[in-house]
Amino acid sequence: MSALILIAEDELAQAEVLRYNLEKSGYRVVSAADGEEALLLAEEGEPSLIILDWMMPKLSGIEVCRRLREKPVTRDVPIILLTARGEESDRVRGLESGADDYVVKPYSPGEMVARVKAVLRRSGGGGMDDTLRAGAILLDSGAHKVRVGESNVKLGPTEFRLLKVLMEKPGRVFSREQLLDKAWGRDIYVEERTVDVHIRRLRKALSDAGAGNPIRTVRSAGYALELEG
Amino acid sequence: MSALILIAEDELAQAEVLRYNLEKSGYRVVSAADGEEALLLAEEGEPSLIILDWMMPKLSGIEVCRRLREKPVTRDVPIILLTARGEESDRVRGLESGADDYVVKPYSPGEMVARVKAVLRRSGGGGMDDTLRAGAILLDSGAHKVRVGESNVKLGPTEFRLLKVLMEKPGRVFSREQLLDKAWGRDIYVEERTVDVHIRRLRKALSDAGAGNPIRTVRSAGYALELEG
DNA sequence: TTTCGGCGTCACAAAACTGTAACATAAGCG
DNA sequence: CGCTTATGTTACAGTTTTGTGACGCCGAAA
Repeated sequence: MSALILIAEDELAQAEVLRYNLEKSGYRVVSAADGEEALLLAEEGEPSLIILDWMMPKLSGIEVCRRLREKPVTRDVPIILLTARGEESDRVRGLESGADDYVVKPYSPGEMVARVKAVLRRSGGGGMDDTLRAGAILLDSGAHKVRVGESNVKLGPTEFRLLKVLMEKPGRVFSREQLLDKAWGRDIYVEERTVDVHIRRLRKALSDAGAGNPIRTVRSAGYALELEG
Repeated sequence: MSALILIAEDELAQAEVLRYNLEKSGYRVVSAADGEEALLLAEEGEPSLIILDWMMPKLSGIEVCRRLREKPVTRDVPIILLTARGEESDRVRGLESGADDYVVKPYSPGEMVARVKAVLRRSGGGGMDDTLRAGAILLDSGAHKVRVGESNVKLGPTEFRLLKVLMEKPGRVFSREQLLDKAWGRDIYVEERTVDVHIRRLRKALSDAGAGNPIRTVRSAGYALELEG
């Protein structure tokens, strides 16, 4: 969904403030309390960005930074170094050890979020991933593609939107009116029965692709995507 | 050979100090004395990085920054904003206007060189080897060349930018509007259908060169480069 | 100045998609 | 069961969207 950000900061209060502000801006956050944990989480979680405190137990931020740059897996992950010192020699040392940016405490949340955005934008989008899943069905909004297992499903625009609506709340029953509203548009006039026809086309396409019939009819109520598995 | 850096700074003394230090570090430097000249040189010289003073005659640094971000040619060039102000609101404004980094005067030459290095490194090695690949297609931004297997593909400037946009996010569907925005420019007016024609020309060129037809049409949505496997 | 390559627009052709009606089935319900 | 209502299916004709070739314009190069 959104970019994952690793915070490595030993002062819990600081870490929580950061987490709060970043999550408010729509990022996912994991945090580490010392250098070793940071290295571990960086390799396992594959974050889109790492915020590193300079002073940390076990491994200093700058040392973590250096090691992250050594491993191929983490080499390209942007790093923001975070420190209480303001000495220029430190700033230079930080940037030369491979950090992408350098923020001096105290900083405001607004500035940090702006820096995060700027760095992420540079590194290429920050991991947008708008793909929905329900059972064996994968719907990729960005690519406008639907897959069932290995095979692609060929859908018209309306069927695509319809399936997307259903997949956003799997299991929930949508009335024809609701479906028209969400998949066609608010102030457009079409017969309610038209929904039936598109449901039929959608069912056929999914069935042809190997998914069974994941769309349940609820008599006198509407349709729902069966949430299986 | 080495990266070209554009310095936009109206105070000549400052500009010369910068130039001296950057050239000592092996970069090539051109400088502009005001905002308009900066825009001009940025478009013509295609620098690898731009250092922009906030306060400049004719066009402010932040305005130049905004305009640079509008044109496809200069959109991806990293920008370091340079200013005497230290207010946080300014820093945020600078970063959000599309700058990649923000340096407050007075700064030391050492710090500036470190920042330049950091920004260049994350923008992909100073514009040396930013070559995109998708399937059998190779696009070399630096050389403005596209290859398919062994044969070169002959493309007009517009088709080149179009392909580049598509290759930056393979598989993703771009609407005609987005394509116009990214390959033509933000505030330019052309018919949306013009995109179709250029897609056609691009398809023909790629096809002639031996790539099949890697561009997928997504009805009522746009086009996408097929990420083949 | 002429030439030439590239670009944007148009008009028409070709596909793809859509909504609706009509008929066929299936599900409640006394 | 027979009747009523809701849903499944199919065919089709109209619309919308996209493909394509041609044309004129314009600026750069010759």
